[in-house]
Amino acid sequence: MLDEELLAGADVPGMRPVQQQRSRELVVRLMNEGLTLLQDHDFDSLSVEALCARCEATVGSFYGRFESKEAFIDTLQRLVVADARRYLDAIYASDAVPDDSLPHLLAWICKGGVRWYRDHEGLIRACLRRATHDRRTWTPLREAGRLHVAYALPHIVALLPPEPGTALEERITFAFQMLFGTLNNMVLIDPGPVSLRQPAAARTLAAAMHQLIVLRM
Amino acid sequence: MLDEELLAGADVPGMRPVQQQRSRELVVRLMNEGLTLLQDHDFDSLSVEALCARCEATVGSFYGRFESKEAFIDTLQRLVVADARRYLDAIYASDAVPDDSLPHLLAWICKGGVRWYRDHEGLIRACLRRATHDRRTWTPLREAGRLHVAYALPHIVALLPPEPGTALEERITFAFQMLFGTLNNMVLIDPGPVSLRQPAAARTLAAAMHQLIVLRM
DNA sequence: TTATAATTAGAATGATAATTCTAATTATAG
DNA sequence: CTATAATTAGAATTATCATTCTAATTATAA
Repeated sequence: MLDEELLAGADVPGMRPVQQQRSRELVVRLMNEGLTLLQDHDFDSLSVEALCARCEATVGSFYGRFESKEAFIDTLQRLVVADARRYLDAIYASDAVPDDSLPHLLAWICKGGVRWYRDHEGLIRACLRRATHDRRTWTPLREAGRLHVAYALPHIVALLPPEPGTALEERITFAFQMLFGTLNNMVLIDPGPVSLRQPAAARTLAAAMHQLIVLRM
Repeated sequence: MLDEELLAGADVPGMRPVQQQRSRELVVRLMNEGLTLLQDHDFDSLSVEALCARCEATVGSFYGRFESKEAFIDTLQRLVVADARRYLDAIYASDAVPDDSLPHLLAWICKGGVRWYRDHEGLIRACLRRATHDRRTWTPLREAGRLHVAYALPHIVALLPPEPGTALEERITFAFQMLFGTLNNMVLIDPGPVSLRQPAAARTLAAAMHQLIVLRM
């Protein structure tokens, strides 16, 4: 759920800055209703008219705020990433991060990851469908993934015997690439055998991460 | 590259069966030009008019054959899966499958997989964008993945010490889930560190598969 | 309080593309 | 060879939505 606090820090091109309280509320409403609609729609089929109707607003007010539907979507994506960043900042600053064993740490990471994916399934699917393969174009998914790895990696490294060179870091980064790849694929086509909504999902993924990171002797 | 042979075996709802040679040729042309266009477009932005222009055909002839654009896309997807099946049938029936060691076999599997993804990148991206999460809806990606696992699994099992129950099979199937997830994600958002076009891609994936399948003692 | 900027409303416009229609033209079975 | 079914052409039709416009209405700073 996005809130006005996030909006305050946001300066997104394509959105005219809000000045009045009623506008601030409208933007927050548009964002949250947008997220709801994305549970059944992708960005293309998300109609501005339908969105405004749900918010009891009109297309006029929509375009008074956003340069285009495109700009609205960009804003929404950026706010969700800001929300994720706020969450990661808070949780990694707390003492919630397990530091007693690698399996515990990985279980905790995967559990959090799976929960985030479950909570943002609609948006994630829409972003995946819209994403260009081109690495120069920004997408919230790359950014959120990058963030997540940046936070987690030092904690993982700290629980393992040091290795010369960057081999360990490379293995960890690639393990995350496989993790997010698998999660994204669950959201998009859910190929099985493991599904996002299965209780065992996080556990299975954590075990896989462990296999990928710790070298066999 | 799709050909008339594939078309012969196909009976797709939404496509009126071809009777004359010129029609057969047109359908093959539409399919292959469609595949070409998908390198830069997804299914939505693939316009029937543009497609027909490239094939030196007209929209009239297009709709004479296909009930709708939807039906055309379905047909295209089914033909590509038929093509993949034909390829897998042939290669697994030959003596090309390594049976001397698991690393060799996995390297061979991943190399083939990466090549298929490179050759079909446009179509795969388009399918991923279109796919519904709903498992009841058919998508070529689930089907092709399922096929691939069905062919590969017995060969992998044969190279490992037997285990009681289905644990080994489950590990293998899940390793494939991660493999295809990672590949799909490369096609969609290419998050790095490893990319589909890097020479090391297949090797890295094969190493990961090995880690996932063989249990640490 | 009042001038001014911000906001709202919702009908009107425009653009894009899928789809249909009808009259030729062409292939093929008997 | 010829009747009939298949195919082609491309203009015309629809449908869907994003976007714009203009006249109220409302908030806010001085």
